[in-house]
Amino acid sequence: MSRPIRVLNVAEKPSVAKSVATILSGGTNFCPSRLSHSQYNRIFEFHYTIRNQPCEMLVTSVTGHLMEIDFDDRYRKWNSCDPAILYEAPVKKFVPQDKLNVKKTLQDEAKHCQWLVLWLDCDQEGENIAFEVVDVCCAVNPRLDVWRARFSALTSRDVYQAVQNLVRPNKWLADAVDVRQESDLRVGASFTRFQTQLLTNAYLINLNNSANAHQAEGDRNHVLSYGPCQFPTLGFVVERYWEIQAHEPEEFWTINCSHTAEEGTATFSWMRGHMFDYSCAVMIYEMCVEEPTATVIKVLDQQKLKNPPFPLNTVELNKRASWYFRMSSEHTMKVAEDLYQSGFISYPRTETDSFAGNTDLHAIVQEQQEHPVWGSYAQRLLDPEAGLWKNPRIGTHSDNAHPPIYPTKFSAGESRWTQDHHRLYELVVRHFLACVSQPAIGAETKIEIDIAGELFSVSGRTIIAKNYLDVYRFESWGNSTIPKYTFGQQFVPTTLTLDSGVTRPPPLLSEADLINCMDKAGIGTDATMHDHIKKLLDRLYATKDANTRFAPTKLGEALVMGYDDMGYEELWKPSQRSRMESETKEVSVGRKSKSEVLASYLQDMKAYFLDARLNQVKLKEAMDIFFERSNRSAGDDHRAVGDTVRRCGVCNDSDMVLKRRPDGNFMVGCLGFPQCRNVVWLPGSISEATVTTQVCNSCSPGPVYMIQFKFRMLEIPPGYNVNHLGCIGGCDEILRHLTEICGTGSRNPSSVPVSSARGRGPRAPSSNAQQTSTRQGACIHCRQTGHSSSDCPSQVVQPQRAQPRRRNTQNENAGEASIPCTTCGESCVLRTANTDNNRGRKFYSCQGCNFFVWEDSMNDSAGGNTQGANRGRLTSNPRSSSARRGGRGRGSRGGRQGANTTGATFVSATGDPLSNRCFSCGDPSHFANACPNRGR
DNA sequence: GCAAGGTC
Repeated sequence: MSRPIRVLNVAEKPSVAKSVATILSGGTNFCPSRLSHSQYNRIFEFHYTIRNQPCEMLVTSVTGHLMEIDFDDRYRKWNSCDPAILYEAPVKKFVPQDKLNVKKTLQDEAKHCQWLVLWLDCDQEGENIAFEVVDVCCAVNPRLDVWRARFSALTSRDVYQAVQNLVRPNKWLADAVDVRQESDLRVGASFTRFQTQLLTNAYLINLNNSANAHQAEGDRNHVLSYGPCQFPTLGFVVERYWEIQAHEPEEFWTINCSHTAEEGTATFSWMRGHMFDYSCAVMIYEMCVEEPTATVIKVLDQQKLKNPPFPLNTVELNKRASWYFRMSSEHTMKVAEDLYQSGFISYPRTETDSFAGNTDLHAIVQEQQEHPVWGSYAQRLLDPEAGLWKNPRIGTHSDNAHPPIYPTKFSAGESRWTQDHHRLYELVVRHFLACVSQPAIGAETKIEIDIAGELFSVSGRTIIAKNYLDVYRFESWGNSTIPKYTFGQQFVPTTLTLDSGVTRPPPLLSEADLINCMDKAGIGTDATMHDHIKKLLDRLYATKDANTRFAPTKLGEALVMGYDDMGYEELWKPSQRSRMESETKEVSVGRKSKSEVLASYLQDMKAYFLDARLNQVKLKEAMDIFFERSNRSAGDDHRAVGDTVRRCGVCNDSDMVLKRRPDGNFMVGCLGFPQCRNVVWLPGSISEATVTTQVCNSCSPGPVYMIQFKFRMLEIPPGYNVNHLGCIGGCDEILRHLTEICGTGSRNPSSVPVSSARGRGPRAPSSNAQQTSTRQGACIHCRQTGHSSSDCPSQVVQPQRAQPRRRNTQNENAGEASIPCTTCGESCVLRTANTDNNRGRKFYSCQGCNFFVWEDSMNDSAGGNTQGANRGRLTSNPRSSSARRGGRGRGSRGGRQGANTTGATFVSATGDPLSNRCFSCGDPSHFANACPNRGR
């Protein structure tokens, strides 16, 4: 036996370190440990043998990522550079301040170890963290032998197997995360700075109408963030909202039939579903009414099972907490984290929805036997004679690191728990108990009948055994009894009605819907989805109503609309995120290198960025629809970003950039304005100026990029060239002379290039423009002489505030009147339908919810619900007295022979009896089924 | 003042 070696084991989180140490130290619940430099990460110590090598094991942990990525300091201030530069600016990975104690622990221990074993979670992120740990540890001990333990669950078997089969860490997996991190940072920071600087001060972003009442205008903390996850999430919300806006209600017709017998009532549905053609529906209906005898043509009895849910993972936990308790995902995760920290439930951030084969499921159930409410169910589960037990279903998701969420400790409720703690613990327990239960069993009967050739059906269900539904009170499976029918049986329906309804738009996305969309599109992870949703609310991009349904704010809609109008769905739909997913997958399996994927992705994203900036007018146009312009915008033009000329020598913090001022004159100013007021005023005779890539050889500190100038010939003395490649660093005599001769665009005529410009007092206010133009005798708008700026024919007119754009342009032709919505209180706007069936018909459509009502039905009923709007409901009661006596209600048949076999009464919902005439052509001499126009 | 991903 060789000498023991010291092994430093590092897990991703304290709980895993504890589990690994507990298992490897002998499986008892006690493993000696000591404190480290960081509060949460203890160090466990014990002896163990790895492949015949005696080891002194030290097991400790990090807390997630040890390092962060950010730009070099030079680029971190928002005004330090053109955001486009962020696609190439150097980035660095470093241990942030709040993790330095973890780093110190690792380094202190690593110095005295021979091996480093990495117990990070077995996914891409875990592998990336592993390399962060390696970097930190090898910096103080380069001789460390580095190993990776791979486990798929924290069970004894997996841990033993992992420690005896150590492998080397996989750089490809870690590289995949590097790609994601770097691209997210560059794209997020560049777009965020761009749209924030472009829009926040330019508009009065007043969102007082939103749930998050907030006056964003002038609020420097109001960042208009952009992120590769938050924008697609916002996109889902906006897209659904637009779908609702664009929905055009369409009236449809359906025939319903009911039959009441001694055992109850069966309500049959028309197997055609519904028809949009009124005439056709009436024709069929009339045929049914005339020969209403129903014949049973199918009786289908079958047993149906309703399966219990899959084991619970994070996405399901969030969806179900939202459905059952209307808890936000953010709050759900907070409460779940608290329950986890206090040991009541397992790790709540998991993708896994199946239990490892060796999980002791019975032991988990046993713990719950004492519970006053569901304890008896747990006892039944454990009783073999009850036959209630069934092994859980096997889901298709796994994060290879954590089990599904299950109760880890019994509790009948703790005194410090809030109502939501109780609810969530109950959900986790009941869900687990349901998972190990038999499915519910029901007997279903499906009946089909034939009336005059038309088919109708009804289903009834009797629950034979509730099984898991006994404990899983959140789900139901209704009993619906129907009378008994036999094949060939005939009966006359109790009612036979032709009912109308209108199509409804889909509802706004609920939180559960949104999580579903994100899950399907791969936006975010189980641990971050709730953060992205919360970010939409925090950034005032969306609001959430009491029913947990999300609507975009004006700001959220405008931003998405702006990018959409540019033709860039890629910037607000999930496609680019999906691309990133597949590209990082390629990196993780070694098919592509980190650098090639990053280069290609960032090249494309930079192209989007530059184009978006070029088309920024689209963003502004979208904002114009919803917001007033701020008069601060003009004064804010000094922030307009130009091309970098040199680093500012005064503040040493930001770039000096070439800019054209509103008066047409050029200057080179520091982006650190107003903190730094360094500026170089350029001659007023310049008509064009462009920064080149050529660097001045004489001026320092460099680089100082040279500028290609073009002067107005009539404004410079003879002998000077109109084209001049100049330098503002101080070496350019021509530029100095022209500045002295022609003056500058500044109020201070003494300002000349170079150091004399430094450290001047406050920069000229906006009245500069007027003064400059006065001096030159030209209008500040068009720079022509002969009129003053106030008389300028080309003066820019502030755009009028437009009405929010609605996508349902087909129905846009009304909107002149409105009534308050009885559902949500918003206003309902009067519109005119353009559909074939209802062209010209007016309806009120709510701007805030789905409420809809036909104007002409408003006096008929107090309703106006979107469902089954109450127009023209035709009823027929074949068993009515008039039916029995062969009459057709009021009035005579007008000579119609032989057709009136049923004598049904047709009454509209408005109470007007319909005349005895053809529904198709109006002729009283026949019914529609005998109409000569039939079939045309 | 910016992203998204870990985790406490």
